[in-house]
Amino acid sequence: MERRESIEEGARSERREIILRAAAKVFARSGYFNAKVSDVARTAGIADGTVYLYFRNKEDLLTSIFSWAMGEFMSRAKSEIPVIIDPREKLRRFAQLHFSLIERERDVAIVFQIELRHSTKFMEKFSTTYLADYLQVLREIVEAGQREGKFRSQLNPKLVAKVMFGILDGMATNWVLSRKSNSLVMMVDPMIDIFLNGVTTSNA
Amino acid sequence: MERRESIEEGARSERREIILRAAAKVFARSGYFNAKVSDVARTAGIADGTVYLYFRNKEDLLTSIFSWAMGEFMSRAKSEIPVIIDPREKLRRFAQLHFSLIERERDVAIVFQIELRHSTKFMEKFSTTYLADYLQVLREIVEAGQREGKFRSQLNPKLVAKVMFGILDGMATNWVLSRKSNSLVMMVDPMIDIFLNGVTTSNA
Amino acid sequence: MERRESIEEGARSERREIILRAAAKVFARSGYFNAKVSDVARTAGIADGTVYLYFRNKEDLLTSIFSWAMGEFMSRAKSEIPVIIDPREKLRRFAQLHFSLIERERDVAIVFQIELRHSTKFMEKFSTTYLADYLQVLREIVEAGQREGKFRSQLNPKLVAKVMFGILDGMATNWVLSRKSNSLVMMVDPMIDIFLNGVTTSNA
Amino acid sequence: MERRESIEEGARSERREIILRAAAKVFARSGYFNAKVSDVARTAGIADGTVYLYFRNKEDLLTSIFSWAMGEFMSRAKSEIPVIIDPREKLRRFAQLHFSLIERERDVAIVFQIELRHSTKFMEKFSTTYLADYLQVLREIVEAGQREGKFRSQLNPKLVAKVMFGILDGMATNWVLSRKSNSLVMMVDPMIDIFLNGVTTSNA
DNA sequence: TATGAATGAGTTTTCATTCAT
DNA sequence: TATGAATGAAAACTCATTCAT
Repeated sequence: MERRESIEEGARSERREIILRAAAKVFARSGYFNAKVSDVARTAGIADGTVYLYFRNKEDLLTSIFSWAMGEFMSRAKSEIPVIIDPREKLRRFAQLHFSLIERERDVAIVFQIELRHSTKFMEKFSTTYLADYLQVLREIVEAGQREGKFRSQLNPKLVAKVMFGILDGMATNWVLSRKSNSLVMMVDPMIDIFLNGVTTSNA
Repeated sequence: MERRESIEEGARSERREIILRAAAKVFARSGYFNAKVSDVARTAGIADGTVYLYFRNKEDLLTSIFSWAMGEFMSRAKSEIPVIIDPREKLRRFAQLHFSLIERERDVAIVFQIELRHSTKFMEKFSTTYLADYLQVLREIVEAGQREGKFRSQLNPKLVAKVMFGILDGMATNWVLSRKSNSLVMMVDPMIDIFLNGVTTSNA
Repeated sequence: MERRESIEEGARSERREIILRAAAKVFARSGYFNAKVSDVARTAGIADGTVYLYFRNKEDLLTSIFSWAMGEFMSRAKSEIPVIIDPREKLRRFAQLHFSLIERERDVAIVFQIELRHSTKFMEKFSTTYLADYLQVLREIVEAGQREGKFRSQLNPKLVAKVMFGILDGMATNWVLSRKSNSLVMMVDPMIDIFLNGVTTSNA
Repeated sequence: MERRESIEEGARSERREIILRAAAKVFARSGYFNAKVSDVARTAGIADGTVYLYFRNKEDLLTSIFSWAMGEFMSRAKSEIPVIIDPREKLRRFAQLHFSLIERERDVAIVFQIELRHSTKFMEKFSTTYLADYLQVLREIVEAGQREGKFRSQLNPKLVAKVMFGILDGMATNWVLSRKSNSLVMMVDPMIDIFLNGVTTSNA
């Protein structure tokens, strides 16, 4: 009985993900407000009503896409970053994880970078929960770097984290909006170079 | 006759701006898609139909807010930046102008940072027109700095411009979303410090 | 004073007719319900509000076009028909007058044949007033013909009048709707031939 | 499975017809442009939105009423007329079919005779498709009659067909507009008498 | 669980008409 | 008389959501 339930759970979870991917695709193409739930259903190959067996309503689809992607990213970050010792390499790896997720899941990325920003309500919630978590990881990297004497101690770690997020998020948005698919991951090294060393010449 | 016309033109332009500010306020509060045109009209103190004497439709309101703000910013940037000689100070001034506009026109800023991003169509147009113009200004600053030996010559100026925009735009978005109104302009100096000098210690 | 008034009356009446012709043109092109009063005003070369100095409202424009054209036709019919002696020629002349008016004023004819039919209310009023008048003229021709032994006495004159109107009106509608401008007046003679002599061969 | 589908198809088609009849009733009473879709829905006993599951839009309702009635008439005409031998009786039967349909479906007839005429666009399409079909049937009757020596050979069959249509259509319009319900079918014989024999006495 | 027909609330937009100038 | 900016009522249509099967 337990096994059977777990199988059913697996099937349920699988169909949930199918719907979620369909929603990401549809939202990415048409924009959240112009997208129709029936488009999502058709794309997922199910009936309209079935969507509501897995999600509360249309908005739940949107936020679930977000939680799903954010969860994926944060769990990878939290397992991979601590293994690395050099804080400069931690930053580089963090950026690589961020960009490679964006690049791999373009539909999700469009929703993430564009559609999710529509709602002040959502963004306010986001910035106090998920984003706080994201910034915390960065902040700890910076603080560790400062303790080790690798990063300038007079810098505000919180601010550095925000700047880093701003850069990554901004570049992701630009990549999503430009049709030419220059690899995003390839831009990590030059970007990290600026972030680590600044734009000025000698620093003497 | 000429004078009379100019007065009428002035009145027309004035009312247009009243409607635009009302739209910014309403869109900022409710989000573009949830906002009703009649809310905009009521906020502007006019009848619903009057909105359509000044704007083609609801979307025209949205994009007009954008053109208006962007025009204001770019004209200030293009008149003030060339006066400054040191490229590092040019960058600082650019950031100050960006942030002070955001701070002064919070409603417009919310529309700008959040609502306008909803439409892939719009964003694609934006990134090939206005944004290109914006990035061009930054790029020229960087190139000038490189010619003068102030900025590292091996950096890709286009990339540096994108990174700078990413930082400014990202910080603006964060400020807009956080209700606590820490001054945004006050963050210019520490941010520019990182951008100019990097986060690493000696750079030796 | 009297003369001056009469001149002003003339100017007033003239402008009324300009507006009426503009309305006929616009209604003919777009259909009454899709036509805008401001289109009529622009076509007449006046301001929107001015229309309302000459006509009660939009519907008044429509019915005035009708009265104008119908009045023109009926006055010609009533002055020309009595002069003719042979009732068969009276019928022919009647048809010629009807068709030549249609042909000369195509815009008015379109309104007359198509747009005016939209309103049951109007058509009911029409069929008990103007149409009754029109049918009366025909009926008197038929009755005269019967008295003179030219038309079969067993025919119901009222019915004959209706049939005649049906033919004229139907052919007018068809002409208006077919773009090829075969002359409508040219069809009078063959049509009258059928009406007078029937379609069957010998009548023996 | 096949049976079940056919039942569902039947239900669908049945509901379509209910809506169509409701639309005819409402359009007949208020006129197409003044009629509200919600009136049609209420008359049909369904929700407003349901109308749009069966018809593209309001205009689709109008033209569908037409196709429905015209199809009904033409199929009866094409099956019944060929059976009759005497061309004079063919004409009489054709007129009877036309008038009895009008009389039986008064709402549809009003839409047909009045409302459908509003749109030049529609009427132009009508006169080149359905009407052409209708006239063709009449024309063939006349040509057959001429070959058999029953109808005068010098008459233009196309013109005779148009005249016949003009009479039938005109009388139908008049009947629809006059509230007194003198039977329309009863007028067939005297009308056909005129059409066959003309109004003049001897034809000698 | 899955379906999809039915619902009906909700909003943009148009345009006839008014009225201060 | 003439103007034309402003009004605001009114309706077609969409689509998220429900629920009987």
